[in-house]
Amino acid sequence: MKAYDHKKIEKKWQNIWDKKGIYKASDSSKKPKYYSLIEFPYPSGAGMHVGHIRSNTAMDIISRKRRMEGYNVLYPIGWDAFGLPTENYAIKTGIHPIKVTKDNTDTFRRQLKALGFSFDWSREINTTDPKYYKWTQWIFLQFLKKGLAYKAKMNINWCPKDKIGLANEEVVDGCCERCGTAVEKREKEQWMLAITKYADRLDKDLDTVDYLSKIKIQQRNWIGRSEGAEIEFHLTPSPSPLQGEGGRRSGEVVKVFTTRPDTLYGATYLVLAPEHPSLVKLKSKITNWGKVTQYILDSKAKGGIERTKDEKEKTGVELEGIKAINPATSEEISVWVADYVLSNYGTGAIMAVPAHDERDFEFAKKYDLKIVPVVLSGGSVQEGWSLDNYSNEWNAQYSNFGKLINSGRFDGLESEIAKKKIVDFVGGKEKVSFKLRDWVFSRQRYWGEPIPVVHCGKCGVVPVPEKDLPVVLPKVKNYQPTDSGESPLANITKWVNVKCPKCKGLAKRETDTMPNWAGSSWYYLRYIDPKNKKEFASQKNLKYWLGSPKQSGGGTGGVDWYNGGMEHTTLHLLYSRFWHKFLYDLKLVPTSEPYEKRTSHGMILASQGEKMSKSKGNVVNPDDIVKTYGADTLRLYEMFMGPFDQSVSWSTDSLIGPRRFLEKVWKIASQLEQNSAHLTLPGVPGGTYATQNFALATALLHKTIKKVTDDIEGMKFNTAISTLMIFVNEIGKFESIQKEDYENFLKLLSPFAPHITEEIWSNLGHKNSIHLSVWPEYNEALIKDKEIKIVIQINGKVRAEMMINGDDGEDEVKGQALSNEIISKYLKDFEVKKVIYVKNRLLNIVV
RNA sequence: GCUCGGGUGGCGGAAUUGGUAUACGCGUUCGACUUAAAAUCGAAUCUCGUAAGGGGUAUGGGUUCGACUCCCAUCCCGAGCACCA
Repeated sequence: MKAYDHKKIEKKWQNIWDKKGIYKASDSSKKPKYYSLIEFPYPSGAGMHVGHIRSNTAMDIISRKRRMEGYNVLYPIGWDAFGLPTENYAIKTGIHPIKVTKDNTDTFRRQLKALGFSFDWSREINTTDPKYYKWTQWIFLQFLKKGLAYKAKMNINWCPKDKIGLANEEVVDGCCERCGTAVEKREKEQWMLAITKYADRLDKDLDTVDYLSKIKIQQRNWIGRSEGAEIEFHLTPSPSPLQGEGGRRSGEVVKVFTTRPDTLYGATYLVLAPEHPSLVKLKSKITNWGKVTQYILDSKAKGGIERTKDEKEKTGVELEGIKAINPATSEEISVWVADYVLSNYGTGAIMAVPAHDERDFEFAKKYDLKIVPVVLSGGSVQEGWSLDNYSNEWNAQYSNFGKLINSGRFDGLESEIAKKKIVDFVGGKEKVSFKLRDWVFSRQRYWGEPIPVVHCGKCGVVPVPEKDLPVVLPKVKNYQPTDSGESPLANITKWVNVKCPKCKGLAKRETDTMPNWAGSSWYYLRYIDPKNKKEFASQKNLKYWLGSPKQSGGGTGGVDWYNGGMEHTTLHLLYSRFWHKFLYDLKLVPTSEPYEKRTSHGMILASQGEKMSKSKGNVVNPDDIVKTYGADTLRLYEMFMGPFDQSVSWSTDSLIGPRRFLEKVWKIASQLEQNSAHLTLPGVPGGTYATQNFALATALLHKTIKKVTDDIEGMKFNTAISTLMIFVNEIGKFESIQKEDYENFLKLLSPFAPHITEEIWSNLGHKNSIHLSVWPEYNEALIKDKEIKIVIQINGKVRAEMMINGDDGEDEVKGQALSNEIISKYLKDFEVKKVIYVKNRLLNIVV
């Protein structure tokens, strides 16, 4: 018997698959299409992480199964290669990012091929290829044309170490996501993308897609849609000159956004954010302006980091000389500036209802402000007041929704109903607010797509004509961003100075580049038609691969199944949905959503449960594992190690289990080759015993088919593999199996371990690849057991087991149980009160 | 603080979704083969108990004939968000 030599087998088949192109997707096929997608990797210098293999293998299994089920499968691969690490490496070493990227992608490609993924390599893409980013720039120009790309002077998050502006989404705990340096505020002109224009649809359309619920929830929280109302509060100088209603007003109006207009009668003061524009306008009327400006300066200096610190006590200053009028009660209330109110959410001003908002409550407590409860969630008013006014219990009593009190004509109404009525009463406007902010799209960096516009003294911002795309990154000597905050491109005068496309006068190129999220926002579309020179992808191919909503049976259409990391939920996943919707509105893509189904994998941690990192020296190199155990073993192990969506710790010791399993599979197959129709393992000479066991093996096979088929769909790869292991263990006991049954077993194993199964398949005399064979179906009749073991319990405790026939009715089983020797012994001294029978499972006798 | 996960042998984990808790794998122990070792094969492996039997899925309570699973409270771990009005 030949030994199982993974090195030889894996190399051999990888070459044959490559040569025959069996994983190439066809753009014109009569088969139904299936588009499965993984997040294309960032080719880091460290080479592939074992975590990549987990996600890639999962989708490889799905893709291989779909092919065997008769689909025309697209499972593509490419490189998301723009970005900071490569640029930082270039700064350090002086090696050009193009060269670094080429070296890194070469490593990744070799590693991916060594694992036998069924990618269609003919569609490989690279975001740093001018032929690719031509279309990234083109899409940007469409945003510009529609007014969704705009330049704004704004306070941006500035990382003093990386010298780069960061999107809100890239700031973690007030620090730069990449280097951990505390982020500063800095005013800068930035290109922005108006993702907030799509906020409502990005939220609502989550209902139409099949995403894991935790992914939907995270996106929803990020978009942060809340329904409420905008209500105007008139300000008045105080004391008010008694000139009637109109005379009381100072003319200044503050708009407030609230999600709880029903609590308006409880609004006992008003708070403005330190950045609120009304403050400056009111300067002359505020009698303690010195104190107020000091407070504003202090809170601005603190920046976003300290202001959002958890433990921080709330602070604020009353605007003396100013009062506001509560439009519901017409009472004068005080006005404060406090940094617990944020300028960039809602209107930058709130009506404070201390009885029903914890933050307002805390603030009111500190500055001794009036607290008026206006909603009663349960119990009576007396009960509520009997609690300590200044305890949290008191607050909780009144925080919920319920019937209104102390609210004039609205007393007794349910808060939900009162909302609208009170808004109408004070002439407010129903409004929806979002947490989501526009996307800062500029980077003052070299290694990104140049933003394709020209600045002309006469014509202003002029887009580069589409025929002149791509605007190619010029060669520079120094990749370091300039201290002024400009991109290194600003130093290349030859490149910067151009003729204005409109007036032909002197003009300058934009030197900012795009963030690395740009290229990844649409890459799944390029796979569909990667070599197209006229469009980012042809309409014909887009229609075929994304399908129309109707075509895919009620779903949204789009990529059929996309797996990726949870960490990309609020950045990449949301951004690409935004781009896709924009392209949909331009009628350039056929579906309103890019991905029909999205799942996520858990992280692979080092053995101690910590993250794998170079600095900790606990990184596992896949090359070593492939060398000693083989790609099939590694694939199998990564799928077996734990539930797919949860994080798991790496254990090199445990790799031996899957390897032993494959050895057993190999051994059985080697014996099978000697006999054309069936296998008899040593020790049993055949005859009737063997024949009987053939039937046992067949029955087990069909159960295995069902379980493995179902488990793959549910991404329960770990239990699918354990089922396959059980099959092999049992076959060892039966000691005989028909060739056909073993072949079907191999098919079930083939998506997990494509090399060894292909080798055995070919040794068994098959000319065509196992990966192009037909996925086995199970026979319902064979799955049904003729004899079933059931458990007999007395008062819920297991006392005996017995065999019954599969078709036995309840009465038969009962009778059989009561006459059971052990049971009758137990029942001698007791009276049977009740008997519960769970079909084919157990019988519980209550005494 | 809020939201979402999770807590099961020495370890990774299973449990048909309310029906025999610990499948499968790792490790460990014993045995077979071997001059020996490795590999392989066989047996054992939650816990107390000689046994009959008892206890046991983070903790305390509840619902149920029956709870890892459902409900209430508490503790711990992980992820995300965070003064979002």
